[in-house]
Amino acid sequence: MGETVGKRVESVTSHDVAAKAGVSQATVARVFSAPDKVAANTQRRVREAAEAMGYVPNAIARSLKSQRTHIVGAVVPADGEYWQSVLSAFSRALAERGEQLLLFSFDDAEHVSDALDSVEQYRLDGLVLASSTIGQEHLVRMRGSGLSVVAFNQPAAGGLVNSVSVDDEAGTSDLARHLLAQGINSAAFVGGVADASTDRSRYRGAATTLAEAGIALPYIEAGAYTYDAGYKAATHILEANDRPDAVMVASDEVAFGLHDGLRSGGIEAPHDILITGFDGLPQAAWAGYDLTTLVQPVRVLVDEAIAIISNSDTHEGEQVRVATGTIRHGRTTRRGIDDHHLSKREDRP
Amino acid sequence: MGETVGKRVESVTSHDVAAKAGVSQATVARVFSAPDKVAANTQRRVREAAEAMGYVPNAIARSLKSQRTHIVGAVVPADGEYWQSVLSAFSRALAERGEQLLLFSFDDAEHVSDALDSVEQYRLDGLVLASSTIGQEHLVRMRGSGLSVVAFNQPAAGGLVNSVSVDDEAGTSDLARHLLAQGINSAAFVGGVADASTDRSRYRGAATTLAEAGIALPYIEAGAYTYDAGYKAATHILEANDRPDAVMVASDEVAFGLHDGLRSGGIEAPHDILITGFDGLPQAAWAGYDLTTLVQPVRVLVDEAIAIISNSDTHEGEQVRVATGTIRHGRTTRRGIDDHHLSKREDRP
DNA sequence: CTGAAAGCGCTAACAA
DNA sequence: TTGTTAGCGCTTTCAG
Repeated sequence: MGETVGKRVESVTSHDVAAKAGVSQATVARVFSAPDKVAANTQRRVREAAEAMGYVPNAIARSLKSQRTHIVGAVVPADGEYWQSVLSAFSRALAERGEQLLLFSFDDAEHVSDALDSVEQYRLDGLVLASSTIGQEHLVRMRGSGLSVVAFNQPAAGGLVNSVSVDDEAGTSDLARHLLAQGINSAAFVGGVADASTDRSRYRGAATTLAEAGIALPYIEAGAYTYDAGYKAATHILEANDRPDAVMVASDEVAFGLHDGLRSGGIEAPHDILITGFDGLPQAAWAGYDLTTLVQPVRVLVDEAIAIISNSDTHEGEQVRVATGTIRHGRTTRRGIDDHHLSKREDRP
Repeated sequence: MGETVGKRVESVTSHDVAAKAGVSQATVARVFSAPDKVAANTQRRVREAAEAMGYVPNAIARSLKSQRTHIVGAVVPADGEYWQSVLSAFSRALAERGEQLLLFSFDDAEHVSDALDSVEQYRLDGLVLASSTIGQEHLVRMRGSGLSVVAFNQPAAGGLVNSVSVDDEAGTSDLARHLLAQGINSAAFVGGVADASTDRSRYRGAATTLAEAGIALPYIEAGAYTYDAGYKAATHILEANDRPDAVMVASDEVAFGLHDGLRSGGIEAPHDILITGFDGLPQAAWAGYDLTTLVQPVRVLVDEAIAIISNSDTHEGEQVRVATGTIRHGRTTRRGIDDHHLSKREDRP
C-alpha cells in the first residue's frame, strides 16, 4: 500500500552530529559528558548541530562503557498499601539524585526468582529487596552478584546483606506503653503472617512490655497483611469469652480490616476496645479510621538505603541501619469522656 | 591498610566462558540467545562452564546491539491511590511478557520534563504517560522521539498520541441513571481539578443524563484528587441551603474524604444523602465505605496499552482505545428500609 | 583543546 | 554446527 512511511526515526548518533558540526565524534561526546574540557566556541557549534538534528545521547551505550547504569532496582510485592508508599518514596528520592528506578513487582514469592534473573542481567547500580517473603537463598545469591543489595524492612536479613529497617520491637513496645497509660488490663495481638520476621519482632516488643505490667498477649494470626484478613480476624475477638481491652495489630492495613470487622459485630473503638496499627499509612489519618499507629520514618529509611547503595564501594562488610518510628495518636486509643468500660476493671491486688 | 580486598567481582563475559569451554565467544552467545542453533553437546559444555564461573549475559550490551531494551517507561504521579493501583497492574502485566518497568514518578508537573529527558536517553521500548497534568507539549515532544507512546486515561491526548482510557462519560452517565432509579430529585458534582480533561468528561456524562430528567448538576471543585480535598469540599454541601439528594464525585479518593467530611457534619450516606465515586479502588470495597463507584477495567486498559506499545511498528497513525467500566453497587446509594427522606420529595407536576 | 583509536559485551551476517 | 568478523554508540587514554 504505497511507499513505506519512514516512521522509524533513524536515531542520530554523536557521529552524525560531529559531521554536521565539523568536529570529531569524541568532541561531541565530551560536550555531553565533560563540557568543561571543550572550548566554549566548539561547544556552541556542537550544541547547535545536536539541537538541530534532535540528538540525544544514548544511555545504553554510555552504560556499557562506564559500567554504571544509574538505575536502581527494587523488588517489591505487587500489592499492599504500605509497599506502594515505600515505592513512591524511593522513586522520588532516586529521581532527585538522577537515578532511575527499575521496578520488579511480584505476586507470588515464586516469581521473585525470575525477577532476580533480570536484575542480574541489567547490571544495576543497586538493588532494594523489600518484603519479608524473600527467602534467604535469594539474599545469598544476590550478595555474590557484585551489586550492592540492601534489604528493606527485613530485619532477619541483617548480617547477610546490608539492611535498613524500622525498629519493630521498640515501636510496638512504645505502643504498648501508650496502651498501658490508657489503663488497659488485657490485650491481644493480631499478626499478619506468623513466621515473617517483622511479625515476630513486633509481637515481641509488645508482649515484652505488656508482660512487665503483668498482662499476657495472646497471638492471633490473620493470615495475610490485608484488609480482608483483618476483617475476618475480627471474629476471633468477637467470639472470645472475655474481650480484651485492646488489640495491637501488626500492620495498618490489617488494622483497618479489623476495625471494620469489629464494628460490624457491634464493637466500636475506642468505646469498646482500643486498637493500634503499625506503619503509619496515609489512610490512618483518614477521619473514618483515625488510627493510633506507629509511623515509620519512610523517608529516612529510604535515604539510608540509597546512601548505602551509593557508598557500597567504600565499605567492607554489611551495614545495618535501624530507624525508630513515632507514635501517631489517633482516635482508636483515645478514651472518650463516656468511655468508662476500662474503669470497670476487675480488681487486681 | 593491607592489600585491596578484591571486592569488585570481575564480571565474567562470554569470552571468559568461551575460553573455559573451549569454544568461540559467538557460540557462548548463541547458547543464551538461540539455543536451538547449538549442538546439545556443546551446549552442555558451555552451560557448565557458565554455571561454574557465574556467568550472566549482559542485558546492556544486548540492548545496545539489538536496539531493544525490553524496558517500558511509565511516567506517573507520585501520589494517589489510583495511580498506585495502575502502576502495580502495569508492572505485573509487563513482567509476564518479560519486560521491565522503569518508573518515573513526579510530584510537581514541573518535573515531568526532567523525567522525559531521561526517558529519551534510555531508548525504552515504549512509554506510558499517565496523569492528565502532563501538558500537550510533552506529548508532542515524545511523539517525535521515535518511541511508542501511549497516554493512559488522558482522553484529551487522543489524536496526538496513542491513547487508552476508560469511558468517563458513559461511566458517570451510568452512575447518574442508577441514582435516578433511586428516586433522587437533586444532585451535586464534586470534581477534583476543574480543567482536567477527565474531570470535564465525567461531569459531562453525569450532567447530561441528569438533565434529561430535569435535574441540574451544580459543580463543586475540590481542588485536588485527594482525600483531604474531598473532606474539605464537604463543607460546601453542609452549608448549602437545600442539600442535594446525591453527590457524584469525580474520584474514589475524593469521595472517601467527602464521605467522612459529611459524616463529621452529621450527614450520613445513604440515609441523608447518596454518594458515588469513580475508579473502583480496593478501598471502595472496605466495609467502612462500601462505596458505589464506577470500577475501571484497569487490567483491560493496561493490556491494551501494552499491546499498542508492542505492535507500534505495524500500525501507522494513532490508536485510540476506550474501555467501559462497570458499576459497583455499594451501601452509599442503597436506600435502606428506614431511609425515607427521598420520598419527601417536593411535588413536581 | 581536539582527534585518532581502542574497546565495553553482545548479536548477526557470512564463511568454513 | 561453529568460527570469524564487524559493528551497536559511547567513553577514554594517548598523541598532536
